[in-house]
Amino acid sequence: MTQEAAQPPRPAVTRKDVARYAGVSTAVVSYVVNAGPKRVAPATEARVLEAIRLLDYRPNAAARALKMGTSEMLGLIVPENSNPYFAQLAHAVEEAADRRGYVLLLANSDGTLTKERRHLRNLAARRVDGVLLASVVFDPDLSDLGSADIPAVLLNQWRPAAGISTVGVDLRAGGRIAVEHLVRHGHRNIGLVMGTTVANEEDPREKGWLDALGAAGLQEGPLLHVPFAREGGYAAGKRLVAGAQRPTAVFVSSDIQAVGVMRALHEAGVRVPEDLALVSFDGSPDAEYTWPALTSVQLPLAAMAAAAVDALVGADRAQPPRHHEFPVELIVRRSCGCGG
Amino acid sequence: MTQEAAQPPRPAVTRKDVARYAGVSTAVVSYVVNAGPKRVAPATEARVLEAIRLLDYRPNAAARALKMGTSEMLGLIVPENSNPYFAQLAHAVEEAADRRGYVLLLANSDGTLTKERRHLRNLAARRVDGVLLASVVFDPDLSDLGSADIPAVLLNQWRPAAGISTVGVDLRAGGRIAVEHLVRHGHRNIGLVMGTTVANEEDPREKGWLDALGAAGLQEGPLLHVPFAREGGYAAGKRLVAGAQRPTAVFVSSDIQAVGVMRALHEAGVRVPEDLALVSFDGSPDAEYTWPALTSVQLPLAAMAAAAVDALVGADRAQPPRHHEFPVELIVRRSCGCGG
DNA sequence: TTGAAAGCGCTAACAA
DNA sequence: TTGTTAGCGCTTTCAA
Repeated sequence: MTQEAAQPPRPAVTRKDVARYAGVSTAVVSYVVNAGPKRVAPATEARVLEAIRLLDYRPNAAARALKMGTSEMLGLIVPENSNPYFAQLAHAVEEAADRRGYVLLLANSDGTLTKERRHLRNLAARRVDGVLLASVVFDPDLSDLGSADIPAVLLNQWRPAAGISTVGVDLRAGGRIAVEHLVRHGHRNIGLVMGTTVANEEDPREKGWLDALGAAGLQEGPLLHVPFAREGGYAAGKRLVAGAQRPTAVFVSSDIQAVGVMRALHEAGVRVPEDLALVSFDGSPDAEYTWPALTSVQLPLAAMAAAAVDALVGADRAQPPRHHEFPVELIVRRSCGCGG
Repeated sequence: MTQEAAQPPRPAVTRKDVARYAGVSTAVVSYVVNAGPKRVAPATEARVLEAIRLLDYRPNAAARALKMGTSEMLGLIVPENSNPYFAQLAHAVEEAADRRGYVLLLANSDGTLTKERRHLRNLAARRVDGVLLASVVFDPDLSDLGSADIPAVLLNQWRPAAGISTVGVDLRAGGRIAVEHLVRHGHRNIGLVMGTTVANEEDPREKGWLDALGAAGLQEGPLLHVPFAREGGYAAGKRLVAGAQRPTAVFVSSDIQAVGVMRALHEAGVRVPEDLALVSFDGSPDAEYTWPALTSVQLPLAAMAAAAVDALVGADRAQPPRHHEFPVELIVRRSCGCGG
């Protein structure tokens, strides 16, 4: 506000300016900036460093990217970063990428295939060095990346996919251990609140639920399909409460949905876990702070993110694509009937 | 798994290939790709388009960035994207950026100044076209951006800052209306659970609390400073419960902390709102799904994000920096004592 | 140990 | 309406 005139946009200082100032060639500046590929005499190096400092020189990443054919950027596409699960995942990925010197381009598909494809194209055009994709479908079209020779890894996958690395957990086993725990609490009527996907593919957690039920010789409890969102869980909870033969326990396919279910239960005066026990899936921090706290199947997100990034730009890069499966762990809290 | 040999990394197709294929010059390809700056005969254009399609040509963004001196990227630095508030903010920013054709580089400072500065440097080197910063301090050092001529806007600011655009709400007014509401419910002993910042700056919400108390002729209730996190709120809640003269109402500086406070209250058997009324701040989706639902001061995040992006790359770009202040709105739910 | 120079893919001024 | 070409800032080969 004090100065009236906009300062003239002085041209950025380039490696050439530094070279001139230090009295060396531009090549030498490169050598010291990149610590190679040639050695530089200590005295010369000192001069260059000093020039860099004085001129406040900053290498132009775009020029480097053009020359090298690599951008030091990774793209991440998630359905919705404000879903706590994906928020946590994004954080883990950002951290893993950062550790390797990569920066993260974040894009939301908002659960639509259209946006997902648009972002895929966009990332391809920007020549990111790899893409991490939590797709809305099981078998996304990656041709845009392929024709640009950009490696990708599918997040949130529960089984191998052809020609591409995948990272995920054994959802079926996860569902099974959740329901087994409920069985062990003595429940005989165990329902399932399951998320829906765009392509309407089957979710292995449903199989896991069936597995545990079958093993215990139990009949199938009510099965509700609702979106992966608080609202979805809330709707499911209301239907559960209103239903004729209400189950005594329910397995919910995500923490966020469980939060919605609980709200409906609270509103209806149904006590958790006394009247209705709950186990959910994700193990997000939120689960610890609901009332009562949610028993949940936890995913090792940090490890998964690190594996995904490594598959793209780590030592594994050269390896043929493979499926990385991670173990899940049941975090026992109050909603299942355990504890005080 | 089926093919043994890695396919030879065929060189990417460039504008030159397209030109050759279409039998035109590279300039013409540019003209059609960018729809200008020169006109191209319809027939020629069709040939070029066809060539682009056939060769699956994708312009190299790095080359364009180098030539144009603009990257079509915006950087966003937040303390922690998995905090629901920042997750939502990030989503809003991504959307606003996307609408203008910009892609978003996301970075977490994890609440530390060190990381914040590192990311600032990094973004500067990458020549992003603008930076949105939710800093951990009031007066961040933006010199790295300045020397690269990169505009920035400060998110989460409650007052103008010198030489830079800021976006935020009137925190003091927000705190005031929250507490006034509690006063209207008849409370005489109203506490405050306030977040802490790195630099230990005063938070206007505290002033707002004082304002409302003063206007009602009330004494200050207990004041607790804890981190902006569930855990912080939880700790505060426990102290509140254990304290000698427990307040009958508390204003909490963020939803996430309020979630922690509620957990402590539930554990202690203190009923909300009967024994202790709560009003918090942020108006995040989480607030609607706590039990009871949180009355909260809501921020218009989408509008704020759009304003921030506009200040960077919209029509406002040329304008001198200014403070963009947005209105807050008290969303009344159950935790304050309202409703059924 | 240092330097000269080619060239990454693109844009746009200038020429035709 | 189309083509030629310089040059954005960088890396690195090759020569000195």
